[in-house]
Amino acid sequence: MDRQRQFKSISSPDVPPLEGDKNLPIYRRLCQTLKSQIVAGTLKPGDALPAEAELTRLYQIALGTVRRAFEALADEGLIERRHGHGTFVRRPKFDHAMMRFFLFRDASGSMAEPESKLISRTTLKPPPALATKLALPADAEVIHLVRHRHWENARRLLEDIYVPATLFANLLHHTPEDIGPLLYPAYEHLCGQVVFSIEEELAIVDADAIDADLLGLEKQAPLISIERTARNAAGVPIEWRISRAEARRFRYRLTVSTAKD
Amino acid sequence: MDRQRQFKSISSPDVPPLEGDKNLPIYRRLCQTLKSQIVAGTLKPGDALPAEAELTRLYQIALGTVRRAFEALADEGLIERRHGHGTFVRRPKFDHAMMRFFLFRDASGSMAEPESKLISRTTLKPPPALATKLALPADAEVIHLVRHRHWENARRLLEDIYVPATLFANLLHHTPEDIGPLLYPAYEHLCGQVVFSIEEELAIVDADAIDADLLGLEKQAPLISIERTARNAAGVPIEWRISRAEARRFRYRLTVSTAKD
DNA sequence: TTTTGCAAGACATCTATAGGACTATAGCTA
DNA sequence: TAGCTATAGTCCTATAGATGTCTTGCAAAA
Repeated sequence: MDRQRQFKSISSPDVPPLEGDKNLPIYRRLCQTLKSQIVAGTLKPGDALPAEAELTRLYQIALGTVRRAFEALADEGLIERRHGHGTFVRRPKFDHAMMRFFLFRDASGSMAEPESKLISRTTLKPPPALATKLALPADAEVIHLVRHRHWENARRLLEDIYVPATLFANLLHHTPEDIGPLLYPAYEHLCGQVVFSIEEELAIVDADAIDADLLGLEKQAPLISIERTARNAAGVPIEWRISRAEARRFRYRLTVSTAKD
Repeated sequence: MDRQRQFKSISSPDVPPLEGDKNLPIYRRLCQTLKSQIVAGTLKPGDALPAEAELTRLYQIALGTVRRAFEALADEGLIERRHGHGTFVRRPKFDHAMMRFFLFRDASGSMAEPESKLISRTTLKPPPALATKLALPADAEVIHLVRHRHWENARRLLEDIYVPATLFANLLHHTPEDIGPLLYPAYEHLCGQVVFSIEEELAIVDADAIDADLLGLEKQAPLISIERTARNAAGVPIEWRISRAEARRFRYRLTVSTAKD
């Protein structure tokens, strides 16, 4: 009876078999299996995962093993556990990621949402350096977005954003109003792409004539340049951007623990 | 027999009782107990913790409970587990923490160790802002170190470092040679203080006349200013410093995952 | 209609046990 | 001496089950 149920469950189309090498720990294989479903979009942000007890039945493994897998995924930030309620795919929120870098001197004290202006959307064949950064073949196309952000009644931040055209074609088929002021939610809603982690490189550079003019600075004023690669949960790059702003407004706070060395 | 051993073990002077509220989870209380010993220095970096099985005997708890506590401490970075070998107090290494921020354009490609010059050591009563940053009472004293770092044959980094005088008195009683080029190892060896995490705030500022001169820049050249608070494993601040260097040499790479939001 | 109480479902903690796998070492063998 | 083997110590994986705690929703009571 038990065996029959086991066989039926595992072979059911909704229950993918455990991924990975047979002699890998079971909890790792389960981990990998669930992660794949999240990356593939079978499990979307907000979706509930099967209950712990359910998974013990589906895969005929012990509760502790399921819990180890869940704990690992929760540590990674892919899922969220709610006591007494369930386990859910987490929606990463980077809403104000870029804003971490700057001081907002708002008279009222509270930070006003910076205004977002989409200047242009074009498709192009990426130069080799860019194709490398997005891990794309040389003949792939990318979409190039130019965006300006304003706050305190002035243009403060210039952004050039590049995404693979195949994944993000929908960005060209919607109005800027549909896209809205925040890109990452738009990536998810319009293109089904979820940004999970970002890597940034900061440097101080001299403003060129164009940027200086746009930002209302003298030429060669110091700018903070922020290059960002954004990746999905599988670690595949899905966006590369370079942002520039007045260096003297730059301020960044970070914590370094030895945990991650 | 078993009970007798239990009683003997727990009441033995080497085995501190579990800390924390009785109705807290046992694994948390064990976690806290071990952490206290690490912070207090009863367990020093490199020391082996009691084996898992040993702790199950000492506290009469299950193996899984001990392992949960160990896993939590390992996640925090306080301990290090070595399969088949044991579990050890971790020595945090920040050796080149400051160097993360800069590009080293060394002709040979490899990074040369920057030279470290201790310019002065003085004791002073901290101004209120500094006392606050170090969480010290107003009447406490601090030691002020001035240090310059050189690389590529030039003075590149200016540092003002402040530590509580009571904890760090030994810094005044040793020669700069004893202290050596790296401060954090000296903190540990000479003063028994272990830096576990740091918090930094970066900003671009104009060089004042003195700094510009020391760094060989024109006045008001952009500098990167890095303010750092260093804390021990208990989260108590044990050092505050402010470092300045030429902004155009600044370059910093960081990764942001959504895990910690 | 509103509030209270209860039960079901789900995650959290803890115990107990049984092997498996890795590391270091002591002692043996060639 | 060099290399192998056995062994003890330690951490790692997995199982099974008992009990606690939290959330939700529904039904009964006010």
